[in-house]
Amino acid sequence: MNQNESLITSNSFSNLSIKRIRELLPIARFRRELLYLIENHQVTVVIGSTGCGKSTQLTQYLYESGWAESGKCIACTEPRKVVVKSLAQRVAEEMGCTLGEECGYGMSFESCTSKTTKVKYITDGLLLQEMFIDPLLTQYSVIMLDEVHERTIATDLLLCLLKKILKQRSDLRIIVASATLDAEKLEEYFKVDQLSCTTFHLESRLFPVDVFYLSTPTENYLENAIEVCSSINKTAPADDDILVFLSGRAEIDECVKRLETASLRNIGSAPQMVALPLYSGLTLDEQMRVFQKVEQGSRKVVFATNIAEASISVEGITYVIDCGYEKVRVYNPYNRSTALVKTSISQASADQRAGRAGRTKPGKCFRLYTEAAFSALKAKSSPELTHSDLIQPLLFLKAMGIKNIVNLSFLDNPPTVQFMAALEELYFLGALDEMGHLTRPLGYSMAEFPLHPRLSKTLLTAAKFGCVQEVLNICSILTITTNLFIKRSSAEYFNSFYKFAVEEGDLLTQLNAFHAYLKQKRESRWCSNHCLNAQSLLQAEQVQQRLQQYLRKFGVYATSRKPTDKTNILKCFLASHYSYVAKRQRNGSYKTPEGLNVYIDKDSVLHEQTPTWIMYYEAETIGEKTYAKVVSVIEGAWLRDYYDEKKNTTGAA
DNA sequence: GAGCACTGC
Repeated sequence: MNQNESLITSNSFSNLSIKRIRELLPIARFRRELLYLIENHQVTVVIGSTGCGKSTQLTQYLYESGWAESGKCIACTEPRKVVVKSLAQRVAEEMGCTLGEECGYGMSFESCTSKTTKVKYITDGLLLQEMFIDPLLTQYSVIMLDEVHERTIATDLLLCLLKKILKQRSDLRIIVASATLDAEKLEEYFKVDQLSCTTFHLESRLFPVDVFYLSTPTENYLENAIEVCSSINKTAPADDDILVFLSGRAEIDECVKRLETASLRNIGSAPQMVALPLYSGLTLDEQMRVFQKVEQGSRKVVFATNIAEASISVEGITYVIDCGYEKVRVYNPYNRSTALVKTSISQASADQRAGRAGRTKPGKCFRLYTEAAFSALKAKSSPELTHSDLIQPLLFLKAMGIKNIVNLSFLDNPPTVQFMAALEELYFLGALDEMGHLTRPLGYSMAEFPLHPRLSKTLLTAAKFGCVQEVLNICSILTITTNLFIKRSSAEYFNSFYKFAVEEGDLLTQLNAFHAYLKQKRESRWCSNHCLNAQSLLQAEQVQQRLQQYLRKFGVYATSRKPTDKTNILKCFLASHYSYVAKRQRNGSYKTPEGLNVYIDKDSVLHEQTPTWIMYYEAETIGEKTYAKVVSVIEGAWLRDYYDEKKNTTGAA
């Protein structure tokens, strides 16, 4: 895995000094001008594509010209951890310091900073979290938001809150760095609030990429993809690798198979093609295969999802083939379900994909759609905030003292119905009162937990039910995954699954597996033998330790009654998942209070059971049907008890 | 009664 600008490694320029390499970057010529603009404007928008040096150089320019004096620090945010770490390593090297001294980084579970740190790379999410301790972010003199075009929820929230902070801190400078984004929109966003803002365009140092389109639309782009691969293979030198963007796992597996067949037929006449899949569902080791060298005279063909668009950059790609589609997770606020929807990509995204071909020399991009179809694509992808569950972002904003959320200005405002759904649920959870004000201490504590508010509420009520340790463990699991088991063959899966299965359902089954893992002291062979995902289990354990620290901070101690009553654990979850219940219908489906029909997910221990009432953690729509995941059996009587209690407490108000 | 984009606190 490699990051954009760490592409310039000291190895490839070993005969040049670091100082000289820095001077050769396109951004170097504009050093004085950029510093002048930043000095004289509160916000500077810097537009420049991958490789222009903005992420590694701007921070150093600021440091060298004294912005980190008087105890302040220069921050640069990134949406992903790998990038935070590799940038910090690179810059520490350029600055000639040990990582963690003058240049350091911060991310969850792994921070590397000290009192002397002046340049700090940090995940956008962690910078938000720092606002609980220091709401005005006073330790920073300059904050650079990088990769703003990706429009992650955290970056959008930072834009929103930094605008407020700037009004109180005239000494603070913001740099908004983006590859593609209309600068006018950003300038307007800040200028509406009377903040001084300017834009600077940087040239890129990428190589040109020729783009080709289909002359007529295709019925089956998988077929086209294989054809294009074969025709490239006939003419191009064997070490020109191919990267194919597809929408998902099924398409990728299909193409890998087809290319292997096609390549076998080719023997003797053209280079052997080695098909490699790349998507996040693969284990880390499987993903790493795309970085291995293939045999001399063979050609690498990587079939990838969006993961190759920003997260993982495969080096040595000369040809990109782009199907024009991606899968997006879309939240439905009307019934609180999510769906994975296959949609056309944006023009910005198509260009980003094409750019993957021009990293080391001129490249070519074959788009498996017509030029007219490209023109019809929307210019930008829709920001994450506009199609996501807003419960957590909204609670965070409330905790930051934003009273009237609806009047808040985002770069793109989410639909009102999403706000209403989130407000309603936060009220139900007790994080907000009737007036929509944050409750204290409950609402504030819930916000501070690095968990979905539904889980933080469950955890904060667990003491009442005498099951803190169990709920803590379940929340840790759910933060990482909805299923700790790996599906190899279904026989193996179910064999292992049923060793841990309990009749109460998936929450307690997953908990059983986690407890067994903790007893085994992280034995990875044991995990594998039991079809358990070792990676997820380890991450869940880390989360558990972190959550434990938060609990201590709030004075909740992880004690449990012994033996713990399973019923209490489920009742504790029910108290915060009241809208996530469903009753069995005659046709075998289940109906939620909101009228949504759900079916029990195939991965569930309850898949072939028929309890009258179920509670679930999330609902996922696939095609025409919606499936309840992480399902537990509950009793109708619990719901009545719960409803009566709720009526007594809120009815008095 | 089916199929699983990608991050992050």
